Amino acid sequence: MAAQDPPSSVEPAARPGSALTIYDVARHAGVSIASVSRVLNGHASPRPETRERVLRAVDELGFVPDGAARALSSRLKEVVSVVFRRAHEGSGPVFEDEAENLAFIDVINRGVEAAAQRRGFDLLLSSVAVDDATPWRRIANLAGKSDGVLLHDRVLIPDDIARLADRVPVVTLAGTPTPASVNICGDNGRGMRELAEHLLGGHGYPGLGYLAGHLDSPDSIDRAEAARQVAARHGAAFFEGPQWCGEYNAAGGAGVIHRLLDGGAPLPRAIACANDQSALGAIHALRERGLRVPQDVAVTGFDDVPVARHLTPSLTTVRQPIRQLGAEAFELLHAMIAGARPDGREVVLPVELALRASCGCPDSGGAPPPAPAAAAG
Amino acid sequence: MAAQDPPSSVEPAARPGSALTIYDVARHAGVSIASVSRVLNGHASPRPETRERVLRAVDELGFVPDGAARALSSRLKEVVSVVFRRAHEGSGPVFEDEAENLAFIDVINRGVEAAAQRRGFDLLLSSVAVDDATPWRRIANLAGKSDGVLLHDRVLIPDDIARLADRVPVVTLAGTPTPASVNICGDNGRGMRELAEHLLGGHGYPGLGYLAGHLDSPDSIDRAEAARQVAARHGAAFFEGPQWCGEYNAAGGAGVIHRLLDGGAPLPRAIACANDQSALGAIHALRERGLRVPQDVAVTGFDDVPVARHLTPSLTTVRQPIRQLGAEAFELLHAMIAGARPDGREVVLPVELALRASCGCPDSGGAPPPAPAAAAG
DNA sequence: GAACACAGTGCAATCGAGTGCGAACACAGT
DNA sequence: ACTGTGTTCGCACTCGATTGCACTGTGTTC
Repeated sequence: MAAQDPPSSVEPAARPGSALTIYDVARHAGVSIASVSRVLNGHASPRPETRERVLRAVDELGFVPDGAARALSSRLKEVVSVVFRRAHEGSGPVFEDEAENLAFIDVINRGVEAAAQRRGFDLLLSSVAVDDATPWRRIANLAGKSDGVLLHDRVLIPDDIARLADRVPVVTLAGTPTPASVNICGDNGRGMRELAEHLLGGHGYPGLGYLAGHLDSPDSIDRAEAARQVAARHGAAFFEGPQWCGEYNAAGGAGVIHRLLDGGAPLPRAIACANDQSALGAIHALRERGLRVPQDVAVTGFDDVPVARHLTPSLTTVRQPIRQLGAEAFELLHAMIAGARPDGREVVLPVELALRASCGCPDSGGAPPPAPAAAAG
Repeated sequence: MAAQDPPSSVEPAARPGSALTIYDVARHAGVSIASVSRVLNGHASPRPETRERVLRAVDELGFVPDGAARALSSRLKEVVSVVFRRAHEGSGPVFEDEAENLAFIDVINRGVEAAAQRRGFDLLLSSVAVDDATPWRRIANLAGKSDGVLLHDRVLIPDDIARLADRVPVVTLAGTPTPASVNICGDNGRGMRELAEHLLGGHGYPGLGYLAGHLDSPDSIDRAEAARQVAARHGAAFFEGPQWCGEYNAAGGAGVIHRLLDGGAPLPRAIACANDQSALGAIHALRERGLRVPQDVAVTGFDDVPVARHLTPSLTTVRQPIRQLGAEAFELLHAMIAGARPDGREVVLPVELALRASCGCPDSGGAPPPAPAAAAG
């Protein structure tokens, strides 16, 4: 393990304002620092008049208590960290291709943030580069800055998760449960079973392809397994494999379609994608190659990110309670921070089908799409 | 100003592991805490053998230094906070409609995060509810937990920004420059001028509508102004106003179209939307009402979020260097934290047109879209 | 009027890591 | 053996806020 810390070394900054401490406030209000502290923390004891004086002093001086000192003293930072794995960052200042499973992770994070805020906690956000094999040091550093850690999928190997969980409460999001940490995820098996059932049983398509996410993603593995089973039960052809790996993003989804078509392979009548982003890319690529969705190939997503319903065609997908997933993860972590031992190893949230146009269903809500146009001004 | 802090009150948690301090490491390694500290911070002085012993002790014990103590002592937290305004949160545990300008803010944040990481900093993320008129206390609290603050648009009124900037370095993102803080944004005027020029001059459309974001958003105001000028120069009809407010999200963009059509008003031949999300919603709504894009109405976005190129039709938009915007904002803030006085009040990043299918241009890259379909397997 | 209860307040210790200064030590040169 | 030079290491103080305990002053009771 390298000993050097990140290349940070800034001077404290000769900013006069930030030199303000609770002592200044106390002097300005003519009370002791203890009283200031008690007023600021809403204790009952200071009487109204004292409280008034302190509050006025705080206001006049523009005092902001130092979080570090507070945390050190009260042994609570009111911060949880969230770590996710990001795609390759691009070299230099140009971030050309944003090949990223953006929406899903960010919506989860927003759910976490909202829940945290209700408890007075804040979110310390950090990412790990996709090619960083030893993120341990970074994450340990984060753990030191927070009261607990939320790990997205594929951030740490199970051994390291266990090591981390030994030092600080850990909850994993859509990952693998380990003996030391709790995992929280959507009901992948059920969601994909219902979706595949709809495609093969409902629409009666003869074949199904599974356009995977990362090959080692627990979510993707579970979904593939469910699709495979349903296909087998229906005696339908099932397409999967290494060349079906779309890496959870639009470019990857498009890449799979192009590779398959370039290889001259026949496409299945229906393709279930590992998430909405890759479905979007797949649809785009299919259209580029002159295939219509859903008339020639039906395509579905997974997650139901906010824009899914506004795509053309609107995307059939499995709705995961994404924000809730984040919120529940935080609540779990918060309970652990407060000293609770978690009940089980895994929390599974229910999912539901969102049937829209891309699988061949009529578009919900609006008028039938292919009507001739009205006049435009 | 209310004195009560957020409703947090968890016990320190009787977790044996986290009781580890630098003293334990020192004892275990048979050295003083000073040596441990010096080894951990990569100072030159400890000789190899001592360094070795310390490192082994750290490893065996699984020691993770406490961030709060470190921050207190070194007067540097290595944390910057980022604050953005979120849409209404929905009541209870159901987050039904994710009506949110999600991608833009989150991509900026990722740019900030990547830049911060290179400097050994982390991101403290927090949001402010759209209906929260007095976020001052929350943000002051955040400021206390970090070395500097990055403010997204519409988080704080200018007076409060000034008050905050007096205590801690502040940079605003796509907001308004104030005497006390620096603002960083894309070149809205130029981007929209070029786009409008392309629509009115290039395509020769007779009229242009501007589907706005928030009415008080500086970005949206600048873009509207630019579009208005170009329309005037071309003698083209220009459509805008309160009923054209799409609030930067898909549902809002769709709402505008439905409202206009329901009101029986004629639509302009081209609609420039304040951002990609609202363009997406507008396109969806137009199709629902039987209008084709771009044949009946041309629609454009702004930002060029990652999925814009994969939409159907692919979205003509103005490419902002979104991640770079975040990265530059961080670098600016970092310099201020290190004590630098900023040069100017505003940093403007260049933008460029991304011409795709939704404005009537041929789709770049792929085959011409309306080719008849090939066979499917 | 003395004894007591109790709320309000302040003193000083504490949290965990960083660091200036001087002690201790090693080694070379005389 | 003694001094001079250079390096390594540790004591003790520091950062800013919280909080247990002791103290003061006021109100109550017999």
